[in-house]
Amino acid sequence: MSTPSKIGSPKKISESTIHRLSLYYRALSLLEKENYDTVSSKQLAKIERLTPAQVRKDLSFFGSFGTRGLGYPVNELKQKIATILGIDRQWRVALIGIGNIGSALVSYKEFARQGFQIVKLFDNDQRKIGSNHKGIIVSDIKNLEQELSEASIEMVVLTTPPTVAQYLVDDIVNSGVKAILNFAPINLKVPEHIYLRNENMAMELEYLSFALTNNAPPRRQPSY
Amino acid sequence: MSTPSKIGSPKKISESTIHRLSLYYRALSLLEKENYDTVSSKQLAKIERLTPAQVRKDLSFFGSFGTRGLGYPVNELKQKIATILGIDRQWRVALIGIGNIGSALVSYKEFARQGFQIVKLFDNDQRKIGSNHKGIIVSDIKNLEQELSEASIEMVVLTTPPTVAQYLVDDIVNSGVKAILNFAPINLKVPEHIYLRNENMAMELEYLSFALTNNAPPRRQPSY
DNA sequence: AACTTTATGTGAAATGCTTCACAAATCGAG
DNA sequence: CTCGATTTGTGAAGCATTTCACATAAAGTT
Repeated sequence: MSTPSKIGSPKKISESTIHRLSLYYRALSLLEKENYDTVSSKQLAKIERLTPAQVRKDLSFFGSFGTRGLGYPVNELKQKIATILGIDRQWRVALIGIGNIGSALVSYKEFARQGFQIVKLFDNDQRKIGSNHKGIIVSDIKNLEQELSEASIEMVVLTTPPTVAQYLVDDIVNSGVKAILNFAPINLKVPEHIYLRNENMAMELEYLSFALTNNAPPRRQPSY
Repeated sequence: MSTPSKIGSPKKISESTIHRLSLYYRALSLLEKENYDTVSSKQLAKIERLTPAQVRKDLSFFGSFGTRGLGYPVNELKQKIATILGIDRQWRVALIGIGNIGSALVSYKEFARQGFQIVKLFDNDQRKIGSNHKGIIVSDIKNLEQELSEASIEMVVLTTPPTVAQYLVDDIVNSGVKAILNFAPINLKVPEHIYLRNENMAMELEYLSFALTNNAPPRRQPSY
């Protein structure tokens, strides 16, 4: 009915809803490749193991994208979600810490696919500085602030050891970067206006360990 | 007061509570290293950016571990949480798909540190089969079911391309593996009795993209 | 030993998120 | 053009999680 005039959502949208938008986007990409024109909330829900009501409610926060009796137009909805998530553009990303995880992420296809373009690499190890990863030369972390700022980096992925991570925050923040994805298992202290998300790959294994150990209730949908 | 007789918890514990246990465990490890004897819910909350009430409520699901007026005993609480999470033991883990992410995870220290021991590697690429990663020889995926079962693997980490992942599920399940951590961006279909968790590293970047694009409300604590 | 301070453990209130259920809208068939 | 089938969009109900607030208890102090 009444479309919120701006897609940039005045109401508070839950974190789970945003995560599910990622899932819808993924599902729609799949459907698009299989030449579907429309999709119902029921189908979409099935693909991502959610409920139809959940799908409709999530989408309704951002507008009325469907047609009653028919469903949602695959192409158009995919594009709309891309706009909402802000992945209808390229983001300039720097990766700091070229260890195991770091080097893996340089070649991680899902990043590139959603518009996250890794354009700078940093490390503090002389043996790594100057080396070439997928066409990008590793810079010395000494010049972090200046190089981030000169390269107009908008987001940073932190894959350093936990002891190092906190020291880098000031330089990162001063460079003008507004968002940090932190892989170090530590709770970084950052200023209020910086967006920070943490990724801890051991945590999901720990959840599985808990489930196996305690015979947790059979199944539930993923957390989002 | 009344300690639930079994730590394996009869009540339903939320997913978020489990994730936060991982955080408490991490914080306690830190405090232990710094020779703290006791810690209050307030301190613990501060370290992981949660609220004291949250900490106390979470812990109270599993028993009464603290002393009024004093706080919680660091060592003992750490050990208790390890038992609850089932990480007070070694888990035998296999990793399938020796690409970028896969090879990085072989050396990922956080896994080893929490008792997740990667003891088998698999791939379908002849160039990788037989090669040595951190002392483990990569096996052919052809013999997946048998080798998983012979090695008494309890958990599997899936880092194959999405197109391959679903095909492997039958072999994995038939081998007796009960838990899967899936990195492929696809919703795997697995039998009811199998525990499945998904890890999608692009999703948190997408969240940051959303936040930057929509000037999402300044900050909130991590989802768990 | 009494008093003050600190901090847990937990019902109850408040808040937040998901599911329900149905009116409204569109489609397709006849 | 009407009717039956389908499916959205959304208030309201139902659940779940978080926060509040306080009784209770231990520790330290004088």
